[in-house]
Amino acid sequence: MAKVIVHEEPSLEEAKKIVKNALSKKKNIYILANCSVDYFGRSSSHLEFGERLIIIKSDGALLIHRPVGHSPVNWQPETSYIDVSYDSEEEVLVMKALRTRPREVVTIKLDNIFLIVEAELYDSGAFYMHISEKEIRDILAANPEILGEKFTTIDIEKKVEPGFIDLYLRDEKGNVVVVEIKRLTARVDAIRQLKKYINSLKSHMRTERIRGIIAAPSITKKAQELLLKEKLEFKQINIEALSKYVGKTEKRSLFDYLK
Amino acid sequence: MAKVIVHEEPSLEEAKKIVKNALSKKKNIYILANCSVDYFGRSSSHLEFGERLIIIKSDGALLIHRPVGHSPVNWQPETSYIDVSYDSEEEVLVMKALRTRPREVVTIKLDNIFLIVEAELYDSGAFYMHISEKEIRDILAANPEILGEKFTTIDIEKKVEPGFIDLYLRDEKGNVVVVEIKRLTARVDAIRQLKKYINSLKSHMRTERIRGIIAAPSITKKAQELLLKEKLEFKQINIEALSKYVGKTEKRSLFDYLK
DNA sequence: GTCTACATGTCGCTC
DNA sequence: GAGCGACGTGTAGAC
Repeated sequence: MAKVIVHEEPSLEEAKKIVKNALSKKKNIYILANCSVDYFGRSSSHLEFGERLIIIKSDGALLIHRPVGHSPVNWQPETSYIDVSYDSEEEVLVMKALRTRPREVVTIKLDNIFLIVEAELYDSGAFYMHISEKEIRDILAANPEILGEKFTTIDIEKKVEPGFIDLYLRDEKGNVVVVEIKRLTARVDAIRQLKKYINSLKSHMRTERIRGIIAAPSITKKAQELLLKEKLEFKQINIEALSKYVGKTEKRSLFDYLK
Repeated sequence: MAKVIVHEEPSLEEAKKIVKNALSKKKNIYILANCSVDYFGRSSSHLEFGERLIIIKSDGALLIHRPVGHSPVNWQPETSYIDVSYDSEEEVLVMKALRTRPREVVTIKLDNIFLIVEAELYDSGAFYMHISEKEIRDILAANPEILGEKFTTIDIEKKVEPGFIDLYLRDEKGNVVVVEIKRLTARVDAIRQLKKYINSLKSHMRTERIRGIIAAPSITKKAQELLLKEKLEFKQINIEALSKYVGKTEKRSLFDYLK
C-alpha cells in the first residue's frame, strides 16, 4: 500500500530538506511550484518562470509539465543525477538533473512552492502490448498464405547491405519475394525501403526475378503511385484479423525496466 | 498565484464528485491511485493494477506515470474527452479518455485512491529553444563563408525528388554545392541523404560538377569512411560559435499551444 | 559503443 | 485533414 506524505506551502529551506531526504530514500516526488527551467545538452532551451508540476521518479527520471500539452516541456531520462541546493542570492531553490551520456543538464529554479508530495508507490503490474510489427511478421512468416498466395517462408529479418528484410519468401513459380511490413498506413518511405532491399539483392543474384510486396492495412496515394512505378505489389492485411493468430502476447513486467 | 486543493484518501464516490467538478472547471488534476489501464486504438494494451500517478490537464491531456521510467505508460493527447463514472459491480471508479481522430480510448479503473490534487496553475512563461537545425541553416545561408570558402548561396530548402536540400550553394569555380546540415554528429544516414540529393540533381544536370558537403560539429568513423568512398566533403561547424550569429531566438509562448 | 528500424512515436509545415 | 520530414525524438536489438 502506497505511503504518501503531503507538504503544503513549504518554505524553500524546508523544501530543500524534504526533497533531499526523499531523494535519498528513492521516493517519488511531485512538486507544484513557480519555476524557471534551463536545459543544455544536445540542444539548449530556456523556459521563463511559471507554475508547473515537477516529477522526480524513484529512478531519477525528471519531468516538468506545464498546465497544458501532453508532452513535458523539459525532462531528463532515468539515468540522471539530481542535485538540490538553495541559492541565497537569487532566493531560489535550485535543482539540477545531470546525465553524462549524452552530457546534458536540466536546471530548475523554484521561487514559490505550493505543494510537495512524497510517495512510495508499489507497482508490479505487467504491461501487455498487443500486436507489434514483430508479431505481424511472425504471424505472416508462420502463415504466409495470409498474403493471398502459396508462399514459402525462407527467412525472417534477412540481413542485406542496407538493412533487414522483414520477410523473405518464395512464390509458387520459384520467384524470390521480399516483403516489407507496416503496422500502419504504408508511406513512400516504406516503398523506398523495399526498393532498396530489392536493389541490394539484385546486385548479388541477377538471374532470378525478385518480387516486392508491401504488407500493410492501408497505403497512401503517393506511396501507391511510387509502388506502381517501381512495379511493386501491395497486399492489404487486416490487423484485427491477425490478432486472432496471436497465441501469447508480448509481456513486459516492471522488472524489465529496472536494469 | 496557483490555487491548490488537496484531498487525502477520498472514497471512490467522493473522488467521482471531485474529479467531475474539477474537470468542469478545467482545472489540472493529479491523482495517486491503485489502478489498471486499458488502451485501444492504433494499437492496444493492458496494464494490470498498480500504484501510479494520473495527470489530467486543463486541456484534457491525460498521462499515466508509473514510479519509474521517464515516459508515460499510457496517455491520451489534449484532444481527448474524459468521462468519469462509478462501476458498482466491480467497485471501481472508471475514467475513460476518448478521442475521435484517430479513434482511441484509454480506460482507467481505480480501486483505491491515495490523493487527489486539484490545481489552477498560471503559466504564461515563454519557451525559447536555441539554435535549431533551421537556425544553423539560415546562419550558413547568410554567411556561407563560415564553411571556409567563398561560396554564394543560391537557395535554401531546395526541393529535389527525394526531399529538400538544406543549402544549395555555388563555389568560386562555379560548381554547384549541395550542403547537408546536422546539428549533431553526422552519421551514415546523413551521407546517404546527401548522396541521394546529388544523384537526383545529376540526373537533371549532368554537365556540371556537383560537390557535396556535410556540415556538422562532428562525424562518426563509419560516416567518414562512406564520405571518402563517395568523394564527398566534411566541414566542421562550431555550434557554440554559430550561436553568436543568432539575432533572435525562436519564441514559443503558451498561447501558441492554446489553439 | 554505433547502426538499424519501430513507435499509440510527437511536432510542425505544406498542400 | 493528409502527407512528409525532423526530433534534446526514445527504444530495442545486433554487431
